[in-house]
Amino acid sequence: MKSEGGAHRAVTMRDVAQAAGVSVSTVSHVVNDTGARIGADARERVRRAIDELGYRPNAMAKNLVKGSSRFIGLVADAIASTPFAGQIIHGAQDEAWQHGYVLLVANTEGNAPAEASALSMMWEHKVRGILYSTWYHRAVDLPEGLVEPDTVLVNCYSDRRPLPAVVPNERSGGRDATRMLLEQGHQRVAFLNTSTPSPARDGRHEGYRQALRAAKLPYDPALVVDVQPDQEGGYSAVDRVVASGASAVFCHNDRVAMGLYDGLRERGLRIPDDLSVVGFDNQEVIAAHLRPALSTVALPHYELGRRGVRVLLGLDKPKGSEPMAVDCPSVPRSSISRPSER
Amino acid sequence: MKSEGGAHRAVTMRDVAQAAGVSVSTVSHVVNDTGARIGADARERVRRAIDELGYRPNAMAKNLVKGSSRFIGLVADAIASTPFAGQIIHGAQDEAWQHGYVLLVANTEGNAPAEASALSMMWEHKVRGILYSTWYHRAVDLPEGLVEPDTVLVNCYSDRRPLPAVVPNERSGGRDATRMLLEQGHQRVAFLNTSTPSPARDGRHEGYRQALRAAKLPYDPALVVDVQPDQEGGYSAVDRVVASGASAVFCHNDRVAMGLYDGLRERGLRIPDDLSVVGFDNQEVIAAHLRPALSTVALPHYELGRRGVRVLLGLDKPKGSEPMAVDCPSVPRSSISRPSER
DNA sequence: CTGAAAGCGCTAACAA
DNA sequence: TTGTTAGCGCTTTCAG
Repeated sequence: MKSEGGAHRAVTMRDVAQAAGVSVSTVSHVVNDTGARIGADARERVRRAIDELGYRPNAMAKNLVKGSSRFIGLVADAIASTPFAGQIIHGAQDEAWQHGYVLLVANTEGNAPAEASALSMMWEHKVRGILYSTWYHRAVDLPEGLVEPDTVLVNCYSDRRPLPAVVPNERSGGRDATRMLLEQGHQRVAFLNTSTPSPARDGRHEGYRQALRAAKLPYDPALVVDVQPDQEGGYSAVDRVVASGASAVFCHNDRVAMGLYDGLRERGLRIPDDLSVVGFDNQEVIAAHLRPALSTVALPHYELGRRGVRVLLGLDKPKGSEPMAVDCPSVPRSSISRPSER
Repeated sequence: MKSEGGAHRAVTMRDVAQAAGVSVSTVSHVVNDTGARIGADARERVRRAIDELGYRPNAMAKNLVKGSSRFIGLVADAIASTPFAGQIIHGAQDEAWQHGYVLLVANTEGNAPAEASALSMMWEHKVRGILYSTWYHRAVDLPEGLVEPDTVLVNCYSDRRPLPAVVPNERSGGRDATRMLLEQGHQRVAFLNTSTPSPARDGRHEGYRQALRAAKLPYDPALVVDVQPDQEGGYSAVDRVVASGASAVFCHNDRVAMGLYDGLRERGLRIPDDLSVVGFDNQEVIAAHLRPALSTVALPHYELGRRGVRVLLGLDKPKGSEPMAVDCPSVPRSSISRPSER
């Protein structure tokens, strides 16, 4: 008995109430399993009517009356530009879901008007709050007037506005990457840093120095060289690396490492026997499948998304006004060995 | 004059009406720019009141009364598991946005209960329709009873239910990949197909044969070998490829090609001089940055997402009951040359 | 041109 | 234990 003619009017609570011979409030109570004591018989009739009619609650009506929705907005400057940006969504989605929230996603491709309209449309939907995220760690400036209290920055931060933020801990990442090398006994560790100014550049560099200091090793500027942060950059730095006399290299990212692999191979140098290498980012497609598999340090995108909703929901609090820094886990694989005797 | 005490009650249309000295319906008219002729003065007063008070329409109330929302649901089995899955979201998002819709995203990680609850929660939010997408092209079976009319499958299809679907055209992709090789004059083209049964396996294989046939070349079973669809698979197939006497290889995907690169290099064989190679997928991180850069055929994820919402919105129609097949564009790079004289 | 009023589907007192 | 009722914020006839 599910026909009823063509008009596709949705089944409402009233219909259910009618069919079950009770009032809407009774239906509401059994649907929401509120404390109210409803007679077993009535409850049963309602249940039956519900799936007889295929009733489905109207979330919008519910939200309207409760004054709040179960939405969390996620606006990103580039969902797709980078393979792992998706992990931010993923992490945010999982955590949100766990607390009964759904993610409303908007991709603005860095376009200001699109961004403004995305933000405002999210607020119009009475989202619980907004996660504003970027695909690489950087400073951002949000459009004035579109920032309500519940905004948290993910993978970015604002110098001008005291917005809660969660970012990767570049420093400890750089430190751990370097440490992986040092622990194997390397004394001269080169650092192929990016030439592009960024929190990643500074943080990883600082981490590198920290690790050296902790190991009581001198910081030799000749060992750190700036390159374009991609395969090309790594490839073109081979000569300098070899010339530096380093026995190990910390690359600003996995792509640089990939380029370095190619260059080294062309010179007949073997990894890790002749040179140990560690990357950064843990870009799966690259790191896990290079030969030998690349040891690296992972950018915690999933965790970034997760923590983002946690601070949004007030479950976690960044201490002070500093961004919350999420650790970058080391991912040891096969590109590191003890320095060769010489 | 924006204070008003701590109580954070949102500004409603009534507040605006009051402040402007008009009725709510008047406000509604100016806000929505409906046809109604409203006096310039009144209109002006309303405008002013609106930004004086910082009024923002409540989308939920609006949707409630209109009976429909501007949401499109996207439920995916794995937003993140693969680097390019994100492109589906991206394409869907762009197209949806263009038509005034927002994307509601849920990731189910293939978990059935999660999936069911995602679907039902989307319908509860009165989404305009749902895009159900998978990260790799395959057949799916949706939970009974959770499929309303407006569901379209993206990157997957159902054998049991006649749901509109949009999938990549594996066949034409395989054909084009092979053709890139044939056009350079290769006569013996090996095919490293995946050993895993899938539409990709069958479709690309068929495309390979079609291309051969079109070029009046014989199909030699000795030239097609099944491998594990990743680096390992490509690496381990080198001997067989070399033994087959092929001058070119079509790899089931870019990762296989990447493994092949490694193996070939170890044997001192050069690409493309000794062997031309073409991949499939156009996985940026790999294809564009291998040395030499890998010629391949792109999986049209972005387009898949885009078309998905287009058919959902009735802008495009799959013809017949077959899934709509989206072409895979060729991406020529540097891994192909004419066969060496011999 | 503008306003009054009737809901949209649901929740939450408050009665009964 | 169950029903009545008053809205949530907005749109939309229909009168004035």
